[in-house]
Order: sequence, then structure tokens, then C-alpha cells
Amino acid sequence: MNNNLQIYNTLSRTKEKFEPIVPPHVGMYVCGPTVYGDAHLGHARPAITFDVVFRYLMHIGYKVRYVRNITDVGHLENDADEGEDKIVKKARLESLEPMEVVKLFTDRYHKNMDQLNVLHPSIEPTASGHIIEQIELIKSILNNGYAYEADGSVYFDVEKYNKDYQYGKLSGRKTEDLLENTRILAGQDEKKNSYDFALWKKTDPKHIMQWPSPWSDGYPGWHLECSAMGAKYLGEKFDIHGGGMDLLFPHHESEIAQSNASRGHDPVKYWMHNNMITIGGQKMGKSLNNFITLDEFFSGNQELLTRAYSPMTIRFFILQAHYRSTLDFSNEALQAAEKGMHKLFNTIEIIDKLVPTEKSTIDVRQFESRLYEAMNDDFNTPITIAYLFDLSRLINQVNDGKEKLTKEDISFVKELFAVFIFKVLGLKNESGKNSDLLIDQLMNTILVIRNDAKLNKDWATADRIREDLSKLKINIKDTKDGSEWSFE
RNA sequence: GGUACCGUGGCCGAGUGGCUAGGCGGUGGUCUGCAAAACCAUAUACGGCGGUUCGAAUCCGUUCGGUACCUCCA
Repeated sequence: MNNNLQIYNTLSRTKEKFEPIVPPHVGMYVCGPTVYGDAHLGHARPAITFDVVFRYLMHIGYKVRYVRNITDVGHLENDADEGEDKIVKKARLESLEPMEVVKLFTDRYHKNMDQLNVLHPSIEPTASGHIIEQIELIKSILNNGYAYEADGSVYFDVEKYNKDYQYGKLSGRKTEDLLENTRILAGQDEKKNSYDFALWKKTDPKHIMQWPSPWSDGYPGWHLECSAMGAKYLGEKFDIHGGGMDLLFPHHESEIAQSNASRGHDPVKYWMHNNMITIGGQKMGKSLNNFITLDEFFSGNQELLTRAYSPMTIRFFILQAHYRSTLDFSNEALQAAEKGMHKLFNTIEIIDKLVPTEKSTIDVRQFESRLYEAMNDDFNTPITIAYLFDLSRLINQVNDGKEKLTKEDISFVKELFAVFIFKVLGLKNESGKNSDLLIDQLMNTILVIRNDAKLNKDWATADRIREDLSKLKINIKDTKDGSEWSFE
């Protein structure tokens, strides 16, 4: 097992050596989507980031249980509707049952994740399926004296908690500052302090989504589901908790508080946060309404897009930046990523055609340790990719006869590429070599005719075939070894 | 206002006290009926001002600019 992995822990703000609590097992929990709308580019980032974490941990020999939740109870929405559940609001707008909305967008999310070649998590629990666990958690927080009831609702007592623990240690906040800055919300007068947050919220009978509890008919608070489900499936303390940076406060901060208040210790060893994707330097997000959905990227149907981009282009684009940096979207950047990725896939095909020699003139073995070092350094995928490009150039030089490789080195390189590109980075070749035998033979016939035309210097016919096929998105390339075709 | 973070060549993006990041684009080649693709080779950099140092884009201070969180948000 590769034992040099360093992970940047938000809690300590430093890179730490990764040592799982119960090796070789690793428990990882990542905040999934709230399913009330289509997934956009921002959702792709944590999904892909932690997919690579998942893949790499398994690759270096860990047994990983990866839990990614679906938030289907919704969070309070603090606009004019004053405390209305997000999913309920969407349901009213579209005259659907809340669970109909949940099903629709969960399915669409899954489809997008499959397109992005994101592995399925080991467990994908829903908040609505764990109301009992959340109620139990509230009970224990109440029993320990860190919460209080007010008119059927239950609130977390941050001031009390802060005497025994430290509220704000993850996000670097102080409760005094929070006092001055917390926005005035509905139900504020029930709370002892403005920064107290709801564990259980009483609701009126009109509210569609509600559950009975010892305190009132209502629904669980904003941050409870992850605390409850993380503990249920990964234990009271587990290794990695991931999510977007925007969840750092108050969401993850409150998870830590809930865990301490109920169980007396922190829930997580390593906190990982991916940075945001920006558009024109600004965060892409629901609230700013400046997001582009994944389906829009795949179809090109959006005014900001000059054309469509494939799922793998999106994936490669995201992996070309480190997960803790912001990543700025632009058509230009996306097209650059696409070309670069094709170059890599092209190299893989070239490896198969290399002619081995007795001796190697270049050292390709050193790339193995370099690639692992890059990944071990807090999952530095941009460096990993840079090394793959270096390797690609060397392979092309071999192909050009400028350098030489032995048979053993060639298969070594081939394996290295396969491991990192397909297994670790999770990319797949989308180029449409059609496996349909009929199409293959039809194309063969066409190319033979065109080649005859070329031999007769009948350029008009040759060009016409090429142009007409290009309208069908079939591209012809003339090479030394004859003509090749590819779809799309 | 509080708390973090960032400012790198035309674009996107790594990294680091002295040694080529990488990709795209540009330029020059190879190949080619043409085209496209592919390949090879290249140039352009670290916001401003001070300081530490033999040496800083990298550390410190300061200043300007930008972003995020503090409210649901990946």
C-alpha cells in the first residue's frame, strides 16, 4: 500500500499525512446535491474531485466506503416565502408532489454523473429516509443540554456549546463576530441568540413535507442529515468529509457542533473542501443565477456557450485545475482542455503502433514515481496531467524515430497511461470509432472509391465525398498509411 | 464591518528561495494534390513599492485590485 498520501485538512489548514482510523478501511462522506433543479457545472466539481479521491484511495489499496447523500427534505429558504422548504416551493410551482420533484431531479443527477464517468458511491442515503435517526440525534443533544425547545421547535444552543467546545474552529469564526453579523430571520425571537440554528422546526398543517416528533409536527434542521447519516454508515468518527467550500460555514461547522454536543467528540478526521467554479471571475451558483447546467454543456444549448462540450471535456477541464483553486469557465478554456485531452488519447493509440528496439534511449520508468508523487501531494491532478503530457511528447518522439524504447518499456508506458488516465483520473475515450460492422464496411467501401478517385487525380470527387460526409459529422483524414475516418 | 483566499506570459492553469511546469493559442518546420489532423521546435511571466537574502515570482511588510464565506448554495 502506498503510504505517502498527504491531504490538506481544512481543520488544521495544512497538509497532513493520511492515516485512516482503521486501516485499510476508509470512510468518506461527501455532501451531495439538493435535488430541486438540474445539476450545473458547479455540481460537477465536488462530484469529480471526490470521485478521483475515491478512485485513487482504492487504487493504492484502501477499502473505501463512500457515502454521498441526496438532500430531499430541502433547506429553509430565506426569501419572501419566509422559511418555506425549497423542494416544497418547487413542487408548488410545478404542481408536483414533493417526492415527484425529488425523483425527477435525482434521476437527472444520476444520468449526468454517469455521463461524467463518476463512479457510484457505496451508499447514497436520503434525508427523508433518515428522519428517525435525526430525531434521535436531537434527543441526545437535548439530553446533554446543548439545545432547547421553544414552541415546538428545537434550537442548538451555540453559547452553551461554546463554553465547553469551540464553535467556529473549522471556519475560523468567533461567536462575538457572528452576533453582529447574523441576519434577522423568521422565528428569531424564539432563539436565545441569533446564531443558534434550528434542529427541529415546527410547521403548520399546510406544509406538505412534515413528520411527527416529540416536539411537534415539522421537519429536521438544516445540518442534521449529514451528522445522522455519516455516523450511521461510517461510524461516530470517520476519515474524510468532503464538500464545496461554500458549505464550510455554517453547514460543516454545525455538523462538528452537533457531533460534539451529542457524542462528545469530533465526527471527522480530515475535512476536504473543493473550491468554486467561477464565470467572469464570479462564483457560478444558484443564487446568482449565472449557472450553466451540465445538460446545456452537453447540448451546447445556452447563450454563453459557443458550442457543445462532451462530458469528458468537462471532466478533463475540472481535473486540469487543482481542486482547492477556483476555476474560471470560458469557452476558450474548455476548447483548450478538449484539444489537450484528445492529444493524450491520440498518444494511447500511438503506443500500440510503436516498434520496439533492443535498447531504450529514454527513461520512462521515472514517470511512475513522479505520477504517484503528484497524486500523493493532495491529489494534484494538474501536475499528474502535466507529466502525462511530458510522457506523451516522449512517446511521439519514439514514434518519429528520434528516440527508442524496448518492448518492456513500451508495455510499461502503456500500462502507466492506462492506470492514470482511465483508472485514477476516470477519463474515457469518447471518439466514435464505430463498432457496428455494417457501418464499418460501408465506410470502407466509400473510402476505397474515394481512394480510386484520388489515384485518378479526380480531386473533385474526392473532395465532394469528404465534404458530404463531414456534413454527417464523419471526418476523413488522409494520412501516409491511407485514409481514416471518425464520427463527430 | 468580520474571516479567509487570490493576483503568474494572448487565454486557462501548476509550482517554487537559485534548476523547462503543462495545455490551448501564436510563430517556424515535417507531412500533404488540397484540406484537416498529427508530430517536432520555439518566444512571451510571475500586480505596484519597500525589506530580508549571495540570490525572490517564491519569505516579510505595505499598497492597489479581485473573489469567497458571514443567508440556501457544490
